Amino acid sequence: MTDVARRARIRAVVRRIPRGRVATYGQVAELAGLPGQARQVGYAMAALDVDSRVPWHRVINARGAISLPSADHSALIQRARLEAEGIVFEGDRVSLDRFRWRPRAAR
DNA sequence: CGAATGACTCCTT
DNA sequence: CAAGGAGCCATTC
Repeated sequence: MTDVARRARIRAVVRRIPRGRVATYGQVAELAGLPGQARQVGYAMAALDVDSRVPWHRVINARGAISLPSADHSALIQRARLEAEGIVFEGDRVSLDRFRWRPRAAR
C-alpha cells in the first residue's frame, strides 16, 4: 500500500470518531487495517493542519492522555476542544471507559 | 545506505 | 508511579 493510501485510510477512520468521544492511536491503526502501527497514526496526525476538517484532537494515547508536551500549543488546543465537546479530564487524562469510541461493526 | 527519531504500546523491573 | 527495553515502521539526516 502506498504512503498516500495509508494516510488516507487513517484520516478516514479519524473522521468517523463522533463528537464527545475519543480513540487511541492503536485503535485507529487497528480500524485502518494497520494493526500494531500506532506510531504511523501519530505521524499522520502530525502532518495535518491544526484547522484540518479531520478531528485529530479526538485521538489520544492508550493511557488516556494527550501525546504532546503539555506546554505545546497544539496540546492546549486539543484539550480545549475536547473539553468543549464535554470530555472530562481527571488530572492529565481522560477515562477511556467513559469516553472511548466504540464503533459498531458496520455503518 | 545505515543510524537516529518519534502525536505509540505493551511488558518487566 | 517511574524507567527501561523491545517491537513497530515511515521519515529524515
